[in-house]
Amino acid sequence: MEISAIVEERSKYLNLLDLVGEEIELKGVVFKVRGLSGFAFILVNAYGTIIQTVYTGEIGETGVKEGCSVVIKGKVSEAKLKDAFVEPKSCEVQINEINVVSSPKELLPFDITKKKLDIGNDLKFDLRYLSMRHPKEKAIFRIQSSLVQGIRSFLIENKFVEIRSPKIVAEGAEGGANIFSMDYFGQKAYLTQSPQFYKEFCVGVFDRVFEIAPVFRAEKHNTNRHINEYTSIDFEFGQIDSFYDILNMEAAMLKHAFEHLKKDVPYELDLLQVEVPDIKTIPALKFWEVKEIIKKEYKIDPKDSFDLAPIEEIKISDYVKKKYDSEFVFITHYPTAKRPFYAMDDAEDPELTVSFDLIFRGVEITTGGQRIHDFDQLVAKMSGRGMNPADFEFFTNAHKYGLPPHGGLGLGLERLTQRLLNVDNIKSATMFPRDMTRLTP
RNA sequence: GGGGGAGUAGUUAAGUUGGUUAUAACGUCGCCCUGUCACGGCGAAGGCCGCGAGUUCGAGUCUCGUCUCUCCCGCCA
Repeated sequence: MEISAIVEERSKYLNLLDLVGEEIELKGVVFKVRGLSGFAFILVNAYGTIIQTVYTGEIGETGVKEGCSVVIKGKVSEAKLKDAFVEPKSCEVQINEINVVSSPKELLPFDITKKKLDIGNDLKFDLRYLSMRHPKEKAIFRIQSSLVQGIRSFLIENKFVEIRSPKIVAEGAEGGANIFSMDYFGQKAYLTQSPQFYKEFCVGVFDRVFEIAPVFRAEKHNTNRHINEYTSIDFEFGQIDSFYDILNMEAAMLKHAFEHLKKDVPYELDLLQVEVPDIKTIPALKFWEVKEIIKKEYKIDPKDSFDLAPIEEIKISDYVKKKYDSEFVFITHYPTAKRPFYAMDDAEDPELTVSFDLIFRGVEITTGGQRIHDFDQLVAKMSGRGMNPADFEFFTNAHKYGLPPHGGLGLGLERLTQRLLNVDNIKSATMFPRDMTRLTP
């Protein structure tokens, strides 16, 4: 066979619906065997879905059991199936021949064929590569993949260039104690907290850039919305007229991604009963306005006057849902005290920055804003904070030699997935989560 | 960094004021069932009750220590 022919052969993806009445060969893994008298239903994981096949004869004699890889020859026939995990439901395969090509030494320690995967988180993550075989677990990551694809295609269509910045760095973008340090051939190095500096460098090159990559936070947190390594969806673009350009870009990106999801993974969305938000406009409220609303409407006295507590994020989400019928809300003009040095101050009030968070269903999923592009302004702000600009020369040089007015954001992929799918813990929206105690698998 | 909850068959859980043989469901194994779809029916196997010490005639149960998990708060995406 010619190489090109092999490539074509391997890339063929079977669509059963088009093959009713035809003889086919099916390669897959046995998901579930339901034996009856004289015949059996064998559900087979193949072509990214679970297909029902019917074996006539004594199934015990074939050696077929759950977890076996099998090659089936049979005829596609019409059927009316009700199994939630089986797709398509309108046809099945009548087996003429079944051969076992690989068979597991032991059965799984838990049942992945039940409607609910009924195991604790510890076991779920210890044997993540097995627990993910459950159709509902699998659906989470099928959807996440599609979500990333939707976001990436939007950005590419809008002329953003995908970049790859280093994850081993000499300085953190955000400073503080929440950075992992490591020895780098005798030098002190860190795992990146954010690709911020690199995005800004590249704005000076490509004007519009994005990156979808891991970032690391050494915070010793133990909550349902924190992990120590997560995927940051970052974009940054230049020639902005105002920081509202950034909000609009994100809203358009999410709208595009959600529409992509609905087309791409309807079965998975249905299986997990996901309500995909219909984004029209996302309301934007100023930070101090939000504080006022929460105080007035919900009688909660703010503890921290420069940031929103999680309870306040939940309450403002609730307010916006009722008043504007939106599951998202932008909160803008955060106090300068709570934002990093590269954040642009508000021209009308230097106590505030032209920055924002995006809250989705009660959880902060994005932080972004306009950045300082002027060298003198940047150096002055750094000095004002007791930082030594000389330590950040590798960064400030980009500004010295000129950058356009620009801004961007970082979006937590796992948090977006968690809120979209209404999953209780962020770890459940992470394939191989890293928390304070987990380093494997 | 602070606070709560929990560790009992392969898995998920129940287990009363300490008391004789530690329950159930699912899974597994055996037998039965020709259209299941969370298939069904009958039967069986399966336990150092997280680990270590203590109190007691007697501990899954009470006490202390220890390890692990889980949730909440702070911080953040």
